[in-house]
Amino acid sequence: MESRPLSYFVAVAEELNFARAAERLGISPPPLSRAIRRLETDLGVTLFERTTHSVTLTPAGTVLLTEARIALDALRAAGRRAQRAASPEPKLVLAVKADGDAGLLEPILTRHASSDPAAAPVAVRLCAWHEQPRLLRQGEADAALVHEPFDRTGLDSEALVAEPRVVALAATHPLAGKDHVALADLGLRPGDVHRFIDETRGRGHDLAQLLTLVGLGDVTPLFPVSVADRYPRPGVVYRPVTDAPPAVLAIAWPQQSRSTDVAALVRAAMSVAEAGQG
Amino acid sequence: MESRPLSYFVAVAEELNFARAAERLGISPPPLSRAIRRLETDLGVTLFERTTHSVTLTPAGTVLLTEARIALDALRAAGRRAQRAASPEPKLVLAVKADGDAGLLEPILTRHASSDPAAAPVAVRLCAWHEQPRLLRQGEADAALVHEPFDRTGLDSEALVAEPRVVALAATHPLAGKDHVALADLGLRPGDVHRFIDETRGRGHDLAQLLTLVGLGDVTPLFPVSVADRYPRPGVVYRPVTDAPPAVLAIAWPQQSRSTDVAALVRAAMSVAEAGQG
DNA sequence: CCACGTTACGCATTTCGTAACTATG
DNA sequence: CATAGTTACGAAATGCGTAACGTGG
Repeated sequence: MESRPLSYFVAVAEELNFARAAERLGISPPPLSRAIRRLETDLGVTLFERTTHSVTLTPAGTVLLTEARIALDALRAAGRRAQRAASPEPKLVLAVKADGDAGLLEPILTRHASSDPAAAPVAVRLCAWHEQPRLLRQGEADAALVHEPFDRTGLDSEALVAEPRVVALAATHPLAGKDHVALADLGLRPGDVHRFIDETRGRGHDLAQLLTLVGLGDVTPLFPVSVADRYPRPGVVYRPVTDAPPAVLAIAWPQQSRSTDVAALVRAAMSVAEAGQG
Repeated sequence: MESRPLSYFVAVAEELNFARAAERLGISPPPLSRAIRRLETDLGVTLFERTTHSVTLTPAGTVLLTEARIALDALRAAGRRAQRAASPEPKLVLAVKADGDAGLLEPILTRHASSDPAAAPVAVRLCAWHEQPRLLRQGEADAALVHEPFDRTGLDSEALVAEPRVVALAATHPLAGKDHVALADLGLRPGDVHRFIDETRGRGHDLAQLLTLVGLGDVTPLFPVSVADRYPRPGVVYRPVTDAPPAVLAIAWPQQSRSTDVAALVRAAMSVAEAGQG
C-alpha cells in the first residue's frame, strides 16, 4: 500500500468529482483516474460507483476514507515529530484556541515549570476553532487544551474543568432584561446545543467579529463563562443559560505518546484543575 | 512524506546495516543509500550517524522509527479493512493465541451470538505468541484476546480475568515433590517474571515443543493455570507458584474503532468474564 | 448535446542495478 | 586490507500530460 495513491483516493472521495480532485492535487484527470483504478485492482475492491455524471463511495470506499485519513495523518506526524526531535531545543508544543483555555493556560505553564527544574520548556501554539485534534494527529503539537466534544480518534484526554455557559445577547435583545435564560428561550433543545455552537462559530472568523454580529442582533452564541469575563463589550450582555450543558475543557494528547514530558504537562494541568475546583 | 522511503528507513533502522536492509527489501544497496539520504535532506534531519563500519540511529532517527512503524501499520490497516469491508459477509475477526483464551473463547462467542440475533458473525483467527497487537494494528483483526503486558500503542483494552500461574516441571525435578513453589525457588524475582516468560516462550515454537523440553528438564516455564488444566502430559507436573503475578487476560481492539460490532463483542466478553468471576 | 470519466499514446521523471570508488576499523 | 557505504552511469519502470473517445443525464 503506497501513500500517494491513497492521498489521491482521499481527494476524490472528498470531492466526489475526478476533475476537481485532480485540480486540487495539481495533476490532470487521466493519471488520477488510472491511479484510482489501479488502487481498486490492487486491493481487489471497488471503491467508487461511477457513471459519467455521478461518483459515489461504496461501503468499502467509505471504510477506506476514514482509515486513509488516519494513516496519512500518521505519516505526516512521523515526519513532523522527527523534525521536532532534531530541533535544537526540543520543546513541548501545547495547542490552545485563543481564549479557549478557561483561564487555565498561565497557571498550567507556571505549575509545570515549577514542578520540576528539568521540565521541558513549553511553546504555546495558538490555533483556530477545532484545529487542535488535527495538530495533535499530524505531529505539530504534543498536547492541546480543547473543549468537548471533539474527535477523539487516536487521542487520549482528561477532562479538566466544566464551566457554566452564558449566551451573548445584544443589549436591546428582549431576553437581555432577564437575569438568566433557558435553552427554550433561545429555541433550543439540549440535544441541539453542540450543533448550534458549531454553527454560530462559523459566523465569524474570530471572537471580535462574532461579538460585532451579536451587537447587531444577528446571532446569539453560547460561550463558556470565562470568555464572557474576559470580553466585556458595550452593547453586548452575557446572561447565564441555566439548563445548557456545561463547557468541558479537556487536555488531549496523541494516544501513542510515550513521552514523559507530555505526561508531566498533563499532570500539571490536572493538578491546576483540581486546585481550581476545590 | 512518502511511504516507501519510510519503509526503507525502517528496514535500515532495524538492521543497522544497509546491505542486510537492502536484501530484506529486495533491492540493492545503492538505491537504498540514496533513498535514505534523500529522506534526510527532505526532512532536513540527520537520521543515521554512519561510518563505513557502523550505522547508528540519531535521536531524531529513533523518534522517526517509532512513528514510522505506527504510520506504516496504519497504512496496511487501511487496505486490509477496506478489503474486509468489501468481503461478501463482513465478519468480525477475533485473534486468539491457541490455548491462550483461559477457556473464555467458546462462552464469549456463544454469549455474543445469543445476545443479539443480528450480531455480526465472528471468525476466530489463531495466531502465534504476541502476534495479536500487530494483527489489530495492521487491520487483520478487529479484536483480540491477549495476555498482559502487551504493547498498547494504538489499542484500547479491558481486562477480563486474572488467573493464578503454575510452573511446568519435569516429574523428576527436585521441586516436583512440593505442593507449591515460590518464585525464589526458581531463582526469580517478581520483576523478572515477564522477561522470564518471554524467554521461555522463545524456546519452543508451540506448546507441545515446549512441554517436551520441560520433560527433558531443559526449561521450567510459567503458565496460566488454564493451560495446565488442558494439557496434562506424562512426565510433566504443574505446581502453583504462589507469589507469581497473575496472568491477566484482556480483550483489546484498535483505539480508533467506531464499530458497534466490536463494542458488542467486547461487551459479551466482559459479561462472560464477570459471570466467571462471580 | 454537453459534461465528465476513460482510453491511447508519447514524454519526463524517478528508481533501480552493475560497476567502480572510498574510507574506516 | 577487507568490509561496507557511496558515487557514477546506463536501463527499466513508473507517472504525467495532451488529445481523442464513449457514455449517461
